[in-house]
Amino acid sequence: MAERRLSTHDIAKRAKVSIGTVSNVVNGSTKVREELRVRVVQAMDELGWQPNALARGLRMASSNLIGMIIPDITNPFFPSVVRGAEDVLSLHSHRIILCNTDNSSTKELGAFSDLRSFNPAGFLIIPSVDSGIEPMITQYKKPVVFIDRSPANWKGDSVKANNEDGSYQATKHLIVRGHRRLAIITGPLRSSNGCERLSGFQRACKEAGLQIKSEFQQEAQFTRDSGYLAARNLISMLPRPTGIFASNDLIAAGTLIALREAGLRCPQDVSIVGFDNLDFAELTDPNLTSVHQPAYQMGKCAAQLLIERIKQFDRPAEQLVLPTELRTRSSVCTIADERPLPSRKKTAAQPR
Amino acid sequence: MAERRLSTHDIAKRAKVSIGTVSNVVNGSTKVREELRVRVVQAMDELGWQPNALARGLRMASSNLIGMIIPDITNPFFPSVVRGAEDVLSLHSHRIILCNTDNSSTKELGAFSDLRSFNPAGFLIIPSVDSGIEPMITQYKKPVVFIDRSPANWKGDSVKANNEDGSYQATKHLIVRGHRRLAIITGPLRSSNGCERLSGFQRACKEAGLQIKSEFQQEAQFTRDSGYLAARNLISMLPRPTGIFASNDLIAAGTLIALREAGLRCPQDVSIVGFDNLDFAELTDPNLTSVHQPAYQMGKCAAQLLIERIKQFDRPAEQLVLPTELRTRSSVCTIADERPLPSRKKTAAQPR
DNA sequence: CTCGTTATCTGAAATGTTTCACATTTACCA
DNA sequence: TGGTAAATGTGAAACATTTCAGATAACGAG
Repeated sequence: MAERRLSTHDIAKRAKVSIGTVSNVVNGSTKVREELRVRVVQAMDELGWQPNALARGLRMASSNLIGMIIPDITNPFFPSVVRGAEDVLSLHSHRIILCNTDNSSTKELGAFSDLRSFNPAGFLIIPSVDSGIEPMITQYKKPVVFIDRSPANWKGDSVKANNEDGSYQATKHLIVRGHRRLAIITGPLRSSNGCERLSGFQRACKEAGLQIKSEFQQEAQFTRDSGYLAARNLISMLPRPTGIFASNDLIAAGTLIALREAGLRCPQDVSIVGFDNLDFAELTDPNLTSVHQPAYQMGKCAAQLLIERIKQFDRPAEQLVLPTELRTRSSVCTIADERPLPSRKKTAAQPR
Repeated sequence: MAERRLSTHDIAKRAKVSIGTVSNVVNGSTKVREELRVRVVQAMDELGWQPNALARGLRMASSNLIGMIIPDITNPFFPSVVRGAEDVLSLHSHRIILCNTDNSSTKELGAFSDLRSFNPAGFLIIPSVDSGIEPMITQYKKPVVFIDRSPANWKGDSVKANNEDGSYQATKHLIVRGHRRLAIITGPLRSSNGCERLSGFQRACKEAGLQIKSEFQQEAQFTRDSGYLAARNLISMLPRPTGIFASNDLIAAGTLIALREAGLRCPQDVSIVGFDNLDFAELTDPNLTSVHQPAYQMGKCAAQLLIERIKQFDRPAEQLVLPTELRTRSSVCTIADERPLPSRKKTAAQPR
């Protein structure tokens, strides 16, 4: 079973050159005479040789592997991000080792430490909800790019969507359509994107002079089940909210199901806006109005940033914020304005 | 930046033992006196050492990486499979390198050849639709498990769902609900699961004595867009089919959209059954009746098989077929039986 | 023909492991 | 106390690369 792998030596022997020359041909680092180059290439073809990535990675103290740590590939937002990253990385012949953390800080740390033993060229990380990974990272002297969320005081590269603005647009949409009793199901408020989405919601409410009852702000995980539970709470309150901003589409999906179970109609009884604009948004009953987030693009940008930093470690950090955009569909209806907006100059800043 | 990594040597020096002993402590292979063991472990802790996976993989001619090659992580069926695999593999401290092929046979071959250079412990492959990878594999003397589909004459390990039976159930369901003008949107017929699903459909039709017009069998890719186009063809024919079996849920989703655009109602005008039972099936409008396929379980089983074969290469091959199960929802309605089934004994085998 | 310069090649050393033949220690018994 | 078997410890070699200091070849110029 263990028929010895071919090595540079074998090629060198067959091409009657030194191993150093073979290496030079492979890496194109130093000039080699055309005649020799041809001999070497020929030998490689004849023997069907390919370099051993492990030996190379060992010697160079850096492999062409990229550690990618994400919460859960099963959450439909993440596959596009991963795919975007891979599409860019593979152009530079990097490969991805994928690890799921289930938002467990422990698993995250474990994965990071594990992957380090492969001398990866860098890391792409979508941190868990309350990740404690930042200290490890700053001490680690290799490229790391955060995606979607980032640790509190992260100074390095990151790629995010404009969560605040997206939520603001979403909320504004509800308000414009006449909704006044608004509720929000937030994501975990210890995660940066959970907070940002809440804050966009709050800004829109404040701007419209709406006071949001504290019971109308429910915290949930970014999952369908968790969204379902939060929605059940929300719709059992009377008077019910007429519009709910769900901090992601899974939460929105859970909300849809909760409504259906309660015999309430969407959008007539309760309107919903989601966040992410997952593929299923245009299939749901009713079609889900949602804030589009450029997931694939986020993966691509992050990978690009990583590549740049691998090439040049001491370049200035970039913190990209990609635009989000509301996609209106039929989960929001216009309602008779039961209580007009308190009159005030439209965009006046709120005095404290 | 390149502060030399710690090596076994450093531990050995600090613990005042030989490197061989350090290795023995790490791998627990040979007995080591408790006293020394403690000293070594302590040194490891103090220095914060962890073994270098590349060096180990190089020396052992086998790393603890697993190459996983799939068509596209963005297709919602695959993430669960990957996740199932990872959950099992990580118990055995194996890590996954993930590659997408986009169903391109070229990319698939490239990925395989590339990943080989990492001396992976084995491969988990969901082959592309018409994969030419089989010859490479049989020549490759390391564990490979195929998932979901497999090459024509594959004799090694594989894990699949019972496609034939699932489709049979799905079709039967339509027939029992009174549908007679049935159509099928098949997957690519060069892929094993595309064929098997067609064949289950055909068996059910034959058993019911239904003749299917050839135009009512449309071939598509396993994607929403492709399903959409096929569905458009189908519903433009008159008389229209009253029931469509879509060979996967993405195709079904495309069909739903085509119907909506054409102003046709589902299920009243056209009923639909899908395959995969993706998460969104219970969110669509109407909720999609679909054949459940245990994706996560498939990933788990495949990984388990792989682990077994890594442990013992010359064990008998296993070809697992996991059960599928129809999940009935509201995309199929009962229709007035416009043309009763030709009378015959209900489950009589078809004479040739 | 010799020297200097440039262009090209060479191969030992280094990367961090595991293995294994051999050395050393320990334990036991007469 | 000495001897032997069993238990444990050692470190050079091997794994497949890259690197780099030094060797060699090529080519003019004097």
